[in-house]
Amino acid sequence: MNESTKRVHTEPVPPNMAAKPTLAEVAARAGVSVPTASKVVNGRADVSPTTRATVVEALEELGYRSPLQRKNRATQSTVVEVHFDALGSTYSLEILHGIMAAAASLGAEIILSVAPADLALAISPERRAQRMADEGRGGLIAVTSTFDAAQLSAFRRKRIPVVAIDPLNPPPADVVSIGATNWAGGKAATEHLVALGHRRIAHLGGPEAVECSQARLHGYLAAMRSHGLPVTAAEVLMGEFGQDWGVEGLRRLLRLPAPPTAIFAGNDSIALGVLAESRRMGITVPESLSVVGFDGVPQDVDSAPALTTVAQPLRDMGSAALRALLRQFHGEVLDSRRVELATRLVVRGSTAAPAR
Amino acid sequence: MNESTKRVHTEPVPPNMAAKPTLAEVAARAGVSVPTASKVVNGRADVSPTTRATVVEALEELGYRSPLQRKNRATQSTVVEVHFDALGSTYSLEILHGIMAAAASLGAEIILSVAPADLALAISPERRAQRMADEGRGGLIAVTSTFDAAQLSAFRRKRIPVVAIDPLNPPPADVVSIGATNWAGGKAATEHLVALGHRRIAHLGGPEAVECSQARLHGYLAAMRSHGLPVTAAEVLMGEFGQDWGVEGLRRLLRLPAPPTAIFAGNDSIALGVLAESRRMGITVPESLSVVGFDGVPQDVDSAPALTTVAQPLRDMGSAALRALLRQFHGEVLDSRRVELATRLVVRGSTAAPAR
DNA sequence: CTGAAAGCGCTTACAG
DNA sequence: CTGAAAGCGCTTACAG
Repeated sequence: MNESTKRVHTEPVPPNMAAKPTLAEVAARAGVSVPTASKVVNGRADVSPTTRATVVEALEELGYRSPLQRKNRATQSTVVEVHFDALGSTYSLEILHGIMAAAASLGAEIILSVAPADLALAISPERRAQRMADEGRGGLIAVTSTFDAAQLSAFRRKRIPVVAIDPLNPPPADVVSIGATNWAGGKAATEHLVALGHRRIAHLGGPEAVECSQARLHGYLAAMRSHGLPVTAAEVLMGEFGQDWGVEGLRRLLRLPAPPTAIFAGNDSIALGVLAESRRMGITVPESLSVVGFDGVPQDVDSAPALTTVAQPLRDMGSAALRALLRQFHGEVLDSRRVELATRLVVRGSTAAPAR
Repeated sequence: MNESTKRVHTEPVPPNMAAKPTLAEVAARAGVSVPTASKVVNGRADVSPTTRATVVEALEELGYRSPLQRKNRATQSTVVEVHFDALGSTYSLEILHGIMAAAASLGAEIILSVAPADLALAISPERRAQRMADEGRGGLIAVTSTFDAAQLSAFRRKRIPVVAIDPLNPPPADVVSIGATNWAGGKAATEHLVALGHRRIAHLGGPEAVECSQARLHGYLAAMRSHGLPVTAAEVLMGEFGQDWGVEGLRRLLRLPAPPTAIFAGNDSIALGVLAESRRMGITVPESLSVVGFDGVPQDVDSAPALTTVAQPLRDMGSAALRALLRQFHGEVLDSRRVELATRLVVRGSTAAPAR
């Protein structure tokens, strides 16, 4: 009698889906003993594959969390990982700014990880997802990264929310992504040049394979077409997001029989490269050549002349990403899997009417 | 008999200082029961102040960690918090780069926090230190922040290592700080201008109260004195680390009866402001005016002309800070509480011999 | 490979 | 306010 009262708590426990499933509940559901379930949770070797699979299933169905995970989740502030492929540009810094601002007001903490995607995410997405689950992370924000299906499904299985900011390739339909209105922005930039009187407008784009490049290019093409302006193949050059490509592209465009009077660059770096090379070649901007960039990074203001650009709301994009992530983390349903924030044409000194 | 074997584990436990002190050991040392010690650890109200104090003392002497803390520390990768007062400049970004690079190779994770020091650290250093201890943080790197004694002692009590990068005020002797050879750098910049033939060299410094500003100023003064060059009060202007101050300072210097032929600026932002304002005023650099900056941020290369500067090894400073922090975390003894990495004069287009 | 038994380290309810 | 007792949720050692 004394013996049995002592063990009340080891008798089969009714499944309690409500708050926090215990190992005992998982074991009951899987039809194994608590020690066996414990071994599976702790990744011990001495469990048959069949048993392990059954237990893993029960674990996932009940959404089991170890006491450590439970307590971490209860005690710790939400920790969100933010992944950059590289942190070189002020573009990244602006996004990070937005994320940090939202984090401060929402009480989240930000773990920064910086590495080429193939090192950080691709090598073993399973293990990264597992680690994040173990440590109770609130989710992952990936900035301008390349995704593959294996990575994403690993996160999905561990129920770790993922939000992509300006992903390089279109993410699967069930990943939330935040971007800007690249197509509309490209169109607005081109319309601006057309309105100034330009007819021969070239596009010096970013990488052809990257989605936002394509959208900007097609915005440009749409504007040109709607005004009945011809675009030859030589006037559209796709390359890289960098100053060197701006330098190189400008040289190529100037070799054309009828060089353009205006250039819409795929981003600000390209545009700043065009500006620098123009200065070296003695081409005055905006008198002899108008230049429009894309992004709206801080150094646009310091260039000579200051750069007309299509500004992305980079900080807002960062903030929006964090908010979307935390909503998912708290189990809310999002209105939309894809959010595009509006771009805004900022006219500065690098554009003017073409010379007569 | 049965009863007593069942309770073997509740009998007084011999103190085991070695690995992981248990609550039972803490209770024994404090001369209270385990439940009472538990209440103190969990911050319950129903403990007398006297008892609480005794238990807290035992807790700290034994270095007690809750099971959560123990497991976090064992399981989680080391998480280091990095605090910036602001993340606006590429200066910060370069340091962050260095920290991230070291973190990647040492397997640490970086939690970024960005807030003015008075909000993030000053308001309740106790609570921040407590939170960091609870969550098993490896330590704190504070970048160009202001410290006060209360903040630091809170961290010390919780045994949380702190490393300061380029602290604005001299930290207490027992805080590790990483900086650059500001005095030697200021001297080298000035020597360079003297070697080019300049005699009237002005200094447009950063905030007078900030330590690195003072060191750069005194490096400048030392170089001037060693060459027997006079320095008038009007030729040394201390202000802010920003472009606006460069603009303002240049205007003031040009109003002097005998304006300087060269300016040593307290940092690159000031120097870039001088360059921008020179352009607007039609003063050609380096023909009519030589300019030297300090820091070595990436945009120095893009200015027109490219800026001669004293480069700080910002990335190395970041890496060194993280390594020093992790060494402390692992209980190693550091060679030195203050590390100064060498600066390097980088000569570009903004300096030349004075006009004849 | 599995699980009954014992144990661990802590917390909770409650009698005093 | 304190602590003996009971309990919790898990892990460990080990018999089968």
